[in-house]
Amino acid sequence: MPEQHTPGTKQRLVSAMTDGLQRRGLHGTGISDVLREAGAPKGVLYHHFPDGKTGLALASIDESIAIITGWLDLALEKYPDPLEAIERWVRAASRRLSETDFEAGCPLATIALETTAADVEVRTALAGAFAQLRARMTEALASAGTPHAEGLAVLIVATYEGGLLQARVANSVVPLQLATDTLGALIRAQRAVAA
Amino acid sequence: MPEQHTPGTKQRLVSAMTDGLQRRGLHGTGISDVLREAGAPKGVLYHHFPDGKTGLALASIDESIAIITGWLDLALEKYPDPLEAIERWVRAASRRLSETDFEAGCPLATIALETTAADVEVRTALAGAFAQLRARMTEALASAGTPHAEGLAVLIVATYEGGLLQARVANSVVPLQLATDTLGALIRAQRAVAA
DNA sequence: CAATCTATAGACCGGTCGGTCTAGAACGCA
DNA sequence: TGCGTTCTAGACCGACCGGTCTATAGATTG
Repeated sequence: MPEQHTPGTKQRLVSAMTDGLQRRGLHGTGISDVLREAGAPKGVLYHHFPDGKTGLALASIDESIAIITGWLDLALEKYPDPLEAIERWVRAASRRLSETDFEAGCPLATIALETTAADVEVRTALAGAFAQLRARMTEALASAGTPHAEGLAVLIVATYEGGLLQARVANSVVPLQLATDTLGALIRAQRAVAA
Repeated sequence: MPEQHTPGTKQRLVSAMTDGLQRRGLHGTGISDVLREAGAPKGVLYHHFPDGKTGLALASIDESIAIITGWLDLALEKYPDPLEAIERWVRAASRRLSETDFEAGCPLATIALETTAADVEVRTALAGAFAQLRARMTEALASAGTPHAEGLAVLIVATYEGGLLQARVANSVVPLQLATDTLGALIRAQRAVAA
């Protein structure tokens, strides 16, 4: 059975790459940066990831989407109202951003904007990631009886990413918070009417 | 009077840089790429932009924000309902994205995610750009009597950027369209209640 | 205790990066 | 016509990029 029990180094490489993706993006993050942060020599990278930087980036994307949806699932379990759960989930991201001096946004967003359709593998992974995130939200909203669940899911993800972006350049969580609060109010208002 | 009548080369450099920013981002766009696309030799760049790549990027950001707000202003003049004007403006961006094989999104978004707080000049320019865009929308919405105009402006810009991002990786305008339509419906519903 | 496989280690390579420098063409104005 | 300025042109540079290669340490198993 090839590769199974890898405790340290490989994971450290992935984490360092994710950190780089969040802060400077794929092209802005050099292999040597990652290696230095992970405290590992060159050879290790190409041992664990024969496809080099791309392979590492793909692993980082996979891990990121698992973590992000994991957090969302956790919130959805904890709060019966999916809208409240999602709001808590966004608020946690907002906290993470401000705690890192407005550097650590969404690792998927940056790489999404840096790649072209020619980067097939990366694009496919990202498309799957966002689709999965939206599907999870749609399901939660729909099962709570919210109408237009699919539209709301896309809108919420957009608000999340677009809000993070604005918060980042403004060096303030206010834009993200304001966008989320406004959207929440709109959805609740409509819910009240429908009831 | 220093530099006034520059018809060709300088503008071509800026346009080529903007194109690169949209497709591959700041770090993903090499100086030589820009030069090749603009059909200009090295020396020209450093003659017009002594600060090199950064100077060119700043000029590109300035031009981009002028174009983007220009289009918005045009739509706001044409359509009396600011909400409709903004929707048309988003739809135009959506068209541009699909016409370029889902490569040409917002040139400001990518660079926003690639830079850190340490890139003071770029960040300041971007912060100003987004603030200006929001201000213009807030003003239009408020003067039409829409409540929570400021919150809506942040939300709309977030939907725009987040929708573009999702559309890009999905190779389809559907996410952007769906997000915009859903948001439009929510705002109109609230408007109907308030009336 | 060899043999083997996995993982660590870093010297090394060609290519490209952003940036500098010198030379000359084109144009303005006396 | 001569002179200065603006702009074009591209050779050139050191630094760094992602990636390859060989050597070896550590663990596993006969």
